Amino acid sequence: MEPMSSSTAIAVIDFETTGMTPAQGARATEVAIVLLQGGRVVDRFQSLMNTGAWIPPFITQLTGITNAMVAEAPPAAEVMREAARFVGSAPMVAHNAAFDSKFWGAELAQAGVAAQQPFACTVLLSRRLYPEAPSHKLGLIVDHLGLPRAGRAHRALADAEMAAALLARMQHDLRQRWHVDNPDHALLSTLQRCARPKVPALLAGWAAAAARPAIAA
DNA sequence: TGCCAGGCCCTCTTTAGGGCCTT
Repeated sequence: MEPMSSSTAIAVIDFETTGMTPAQGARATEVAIVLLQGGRVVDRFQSLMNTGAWIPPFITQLTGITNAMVAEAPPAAEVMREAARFVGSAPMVAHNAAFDSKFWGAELAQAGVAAQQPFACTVLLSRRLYPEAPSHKLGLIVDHLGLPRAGRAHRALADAEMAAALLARMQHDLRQRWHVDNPDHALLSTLQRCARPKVPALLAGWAAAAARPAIAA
């Protein structure tokens, strides 16, 4: 597999849903995707979606998304097919990817589309890179790092924007603090699976490999 | 209108338990 450069677009996704897991019948109510390239947001996708599923009151209280809002939204299958086209082959990132990747797969399956994108998780990365942070909840780690809040929390686009800002900050810090020249998705995926005590050695090795001059053909 | 997941991580650990994170 050819290594991805840091300028390769990464799709940062966030779902609002009716519950915690598709395995229990929860469905998505809203999806937002932010394309991050070279540390900058280059495109955005956002839509409410109508799955026909009932939204419990406490979810409406949390997200502000009502049953009336999704009743007027486009069908979920239509939204997900458009979302899949928007993402293309870009690798994906989410804050607690275990959650969003399940809904990504489940809603795409409902739309008859296969989910093939690899996911990386900003929660796992945040725990590796900022172990001093008191919390790794999205809003709190954003505050801890001094990043701007983006709109109403628990709406998909605002959360995706904040997760993208967090990812961009991680890429920046990997360059500045850990001297990793190419903090691409491959490194992020490796880093999130690396035990915390081994992170400094991993990053040192990665930086050394990146600094090694390419062999001329 | 309901009714409680799952993967990861830390520690008072590994023959386990409990907290975190997402809606």
